Amino acid sequence: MPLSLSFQQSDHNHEHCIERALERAEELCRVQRQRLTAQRRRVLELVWAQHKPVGAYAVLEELQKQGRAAPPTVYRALEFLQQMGLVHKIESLNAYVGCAFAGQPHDAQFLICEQCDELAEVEIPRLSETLNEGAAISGFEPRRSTIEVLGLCPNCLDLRP
Amino acid sequence: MPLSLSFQQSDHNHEHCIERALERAEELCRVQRQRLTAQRRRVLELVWAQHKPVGAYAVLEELQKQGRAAPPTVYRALEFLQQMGLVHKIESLNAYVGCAFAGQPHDAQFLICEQCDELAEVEIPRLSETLNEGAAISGFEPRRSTIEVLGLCPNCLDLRP
DNA sequence: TTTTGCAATGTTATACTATAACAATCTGGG
DNA sequence: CCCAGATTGTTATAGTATAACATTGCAAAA
Repeated sequence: MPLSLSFQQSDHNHEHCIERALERAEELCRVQRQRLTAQRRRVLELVWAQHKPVGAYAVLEELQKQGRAAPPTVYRALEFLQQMGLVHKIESLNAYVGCAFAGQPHDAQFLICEQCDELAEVEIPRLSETLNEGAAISGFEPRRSTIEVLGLCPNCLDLRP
Repeated sequence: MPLSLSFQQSDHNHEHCIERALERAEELCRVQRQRLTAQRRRVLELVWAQHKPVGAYAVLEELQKQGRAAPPTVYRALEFLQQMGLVHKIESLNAYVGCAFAGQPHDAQFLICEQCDELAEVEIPRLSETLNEGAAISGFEPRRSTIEVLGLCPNCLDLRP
């Protein structure tokens, strides 16, 4: 079960959501003999603070509230977390989000609301297959794909004029 | 017929390719009563110079070989060209490419070779439909999507060890 | 337990990408 | 011709990311 099932309801307990993400991260790093240091854990926590993409410099500002920190600190942590599959970069926003499917191999697919900035990581049925088959027609061998859909989320559609 | 049909063969006449893109641009701007000024035309030409994404500052350097130019000059031209649907931004590379389907409404889809940097704008059968239907399942209303696939192009696959 | 070597972090500087703000100039329609 | 809006010039600065090298921490080998 993914950590985030599409867009969240107002009754969504996000504290619990963050906790689960951190626990899962601990587990994954332990299994893969990688070190989820305090610094990395803190950055992951900050990225998970909202179901919205977070800029690296926003993370940095938070870190700086508890002591000194410089950009490389954040970018290194983010790089590690991306390599571990715990965080994704949203290319169209230059921002980062916690991965909803950590530990499960998958192609990242995002729905991003341009009204409220909320983001949902999804797995659209047959999308990866369609994409891979289509690429193969061109004789192309896909390795990594960026799929980011901008639009309006159900919550914002409901509130519309 | 698209200006670029998947990946190019070595016998591909790129001069001709650029010319067609410029002619099409002239036509589109004329019909839509927009001004394809010398500056904008030159930027479009530079973006089309290769079937690879080009950085804004690379374009700037070329412009500077023929007189002064500053970043806003390039970014304004690129913004205009994007709005006219003549150029796409490749989000995962912070770079720009000429649109292969100028004048035809479409969702942008790119195959990008990580070996040779060549890029093909494609229209993968049923991909947009699958994506839109999938988003609808989440109650999401898509407006614009970013689809960029990184991998190996047929040319580079042939040359592999 | 001490050593040791690599992993992680700190620190400073800088590269790269993009836009704000305002002045000057150009262009097409009245 | 004249004007209003569009385009371009110019300077400065915001925002994103990495290079390079010093220092510290940690865990396995001796």
